[in-house]
Amino acid sequence: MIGNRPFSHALERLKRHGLRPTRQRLALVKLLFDRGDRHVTADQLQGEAAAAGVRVSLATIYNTLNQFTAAGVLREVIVEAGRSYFDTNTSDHHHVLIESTGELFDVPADHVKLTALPALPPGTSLRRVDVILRVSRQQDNPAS
Amino acid sequence: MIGNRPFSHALERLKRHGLRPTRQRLALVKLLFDRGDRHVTADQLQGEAAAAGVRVSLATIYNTLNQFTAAGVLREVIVEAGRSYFDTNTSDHHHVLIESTGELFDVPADHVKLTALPALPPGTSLRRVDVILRVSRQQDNPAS
DNA sequence: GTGATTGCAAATCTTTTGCACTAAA
DNA sequence: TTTAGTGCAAAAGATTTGCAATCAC
Repeated sequence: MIGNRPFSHALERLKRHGLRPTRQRLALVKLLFDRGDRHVTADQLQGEAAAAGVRVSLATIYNTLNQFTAAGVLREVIVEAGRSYFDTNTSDHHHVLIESTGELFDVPADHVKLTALPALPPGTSLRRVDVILRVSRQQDNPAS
Repeated sequence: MIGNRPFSHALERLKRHGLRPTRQRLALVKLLFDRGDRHVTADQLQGEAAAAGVRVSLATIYNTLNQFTAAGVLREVIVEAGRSYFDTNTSDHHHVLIESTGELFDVPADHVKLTALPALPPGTSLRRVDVILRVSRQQDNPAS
């Protein structure tokens, strides 16, 4: 029952958000969501589309990623200076970043216990708490 | 006794890190460190330099910010997609980001209690834990 | 002097945008 | 048809780099 219905799955996901199921969007949705939780950059996603034989322009990739992020279907993760990651896991969770490679891993929310938070600036409300564990491969030289 | 020795302060800080005290670097160090903890972008810092009557090219601003970050005198804070902040506070602490304005505030390390952390990926060691509280001004409309 | 530092302009990289063309409803 | 979506190429921003001129030692 579960799995093996990639087409209807992708189609439903688009319709649910009022997006026309075009050839490009269907392909991107499949690439994004048929493989479990992932973190992709626009560039990576275009590479995967090309590898899958789907021609999609970078502009459309960006448009789609932004539309999905606005709709709450993707989540943008900002951990590196010049580049945005898009996370297919939109539930409450955190991240481990391997600094030398840029690899990102999810950390389930309940694996991090935040038992105290500071007072917020007056007139503001909390939207989200991001915890990022920056790690290096053990043999890495910080100065290299 | 404290304060009012901006020149020697800046000079010492440069010498300590083996950087020649050029006119530009002395001016930037003063702008950065004579005013308590701050978060600046390269662009902002150039604006301040200009306002102070010091002509420094953007390339030199970037070079200096990067040299200082490498030396551990500044810390790079990555919380927004296209832009890097440089933090004069290099001690263990976290941040509040007001999403609508890009304003950053320090959160002392002891105002956040992390009582549990996940297992790290095999072969990695923890470099730093960043906690970012993303807040909005209360009247902000998330969809606007 | 000699090597480090600077500034400019050009280059790079990621992301966005304008607009004519195409496809979905 | 009518409107949304796509792709291209150009534009926009932030940051880096090559190289000749300048400065610190």
